[in-house]
Amino acid sequence: MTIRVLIADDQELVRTGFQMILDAQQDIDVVGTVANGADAVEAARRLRPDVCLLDIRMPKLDGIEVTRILAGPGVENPMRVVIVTTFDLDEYVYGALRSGATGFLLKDSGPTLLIEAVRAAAAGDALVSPSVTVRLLQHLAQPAVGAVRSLNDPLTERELDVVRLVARGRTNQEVAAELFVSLSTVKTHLGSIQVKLGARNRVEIAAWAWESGVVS
Amino acid sequence: MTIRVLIADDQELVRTGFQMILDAQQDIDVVGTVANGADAVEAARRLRPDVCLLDIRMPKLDGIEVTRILAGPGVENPMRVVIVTTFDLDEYVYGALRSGATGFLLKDSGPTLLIEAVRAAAAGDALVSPSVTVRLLQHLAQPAVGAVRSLNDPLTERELDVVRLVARGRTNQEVAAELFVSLSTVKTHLGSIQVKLGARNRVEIAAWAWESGVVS
DNA sequence: ATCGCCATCAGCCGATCGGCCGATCTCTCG
DNA sequence: CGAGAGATCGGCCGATCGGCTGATGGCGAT
Repeated sequence: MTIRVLIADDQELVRTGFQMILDAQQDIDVVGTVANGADAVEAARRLRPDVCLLDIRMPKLDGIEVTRILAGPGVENPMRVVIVTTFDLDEYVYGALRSGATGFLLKDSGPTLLIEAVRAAAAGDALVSPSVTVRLLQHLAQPAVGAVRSLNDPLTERELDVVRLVARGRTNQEVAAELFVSLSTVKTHLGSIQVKLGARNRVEIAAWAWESGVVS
Repeated sequence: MTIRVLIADDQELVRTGFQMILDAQQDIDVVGTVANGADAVEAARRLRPDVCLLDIRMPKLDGIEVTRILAGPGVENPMRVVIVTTFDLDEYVYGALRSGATGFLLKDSGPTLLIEAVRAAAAGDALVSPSVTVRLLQHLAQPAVGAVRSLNDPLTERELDVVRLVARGRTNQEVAAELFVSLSTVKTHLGSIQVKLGARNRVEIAAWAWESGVVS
């Protein structure tokens, strides 16, 4: 049972390179190559490959749009999509994975990982480039405790109480009421928090709280 | 520059198997093998390998404990740790990654991924078994697209631009500047956003954005 | 071509926030 | 005991935000 693969990339060199790498595997068969997003959608629907390799940067439709169309939420018979890109910007990663991609590869990953990513996708699994994974894990892995301690001037327990409420959208009045203190106290705490975090306003405090996992 | 690896596993067959696979690579050198967690800690400190391959199930100290000791938060000179296990239970994964592991492999992953995981770890990256990754991504993937559409009155593209900037702590002035519109326009958008989301202030907008994955 | 949606802009005003000064009380640590 | 840190409170004031009302132009659908 060979894995049928569609390659979509606007650079000819990349297309042929990938094709040579993949066709050299006995269990993988490249059934089509296209150079833009619109063709990718059409070819994917016609050829029904097991795995689609999509570049992010493509004319007409970018890889993320194509992913949404072929594998996004609400699509019946979603296809397996592996995103391949030169850029590892975070928004690409999240956008791709949220759109339904089951793989995310940087072009500098080497042929081995390309092959493994295709096999994983065909099996319904997902392989993500190690250099990207390490950042994904940081978001997921070491919440709260680490973030609070990593400040050169850590927040006190009471300040954390304030942070958590602010991050959920409470006004100073509401925070005061919920913590049974006066408005002044809340403002004092907020002042210290801003200094410690280097935040310019309460929304930056909230953003820090969400990013660091202090709230979730 | 060869990658120096320490293998810790209580099963002799696994140890020798891994050793054969890794030693066959020119760039990888197995510098030690141990059969329990306590020895792993000792050997890691003495040999200072570039990468430690740790089984989860080991006598004395399990792999996660060892990871915490060698690479956990607050450890200076943390080591690179790849967890290897037969079981892919979620608690193991989260426990391992939270403890500082930079890789998570199932024993059925095949030699290729083992080698790539070691190389990735040595480079400071992280490789996670595809079958595990796919579940990690499901935690990450769902929201966003869904969240925006699940509103009975969805946000427009422009409103999303505003949301994203607000969620990162920008003031209205700054949002206006970054989007090349006037302050009035930003305020108008914010008004509509608040109505649509049922938010009472900008921090609740930000909280929604973080929760739903519109920003991350 | 008229209607509705979207994006754009303006001004006004009260509420909230952010920055600044100050203060008292408690607790811990040396 | 004295020093320092943390939590508590008050007042003042300018900046920002939130709510309102209203207006213009583009663009697609009926």
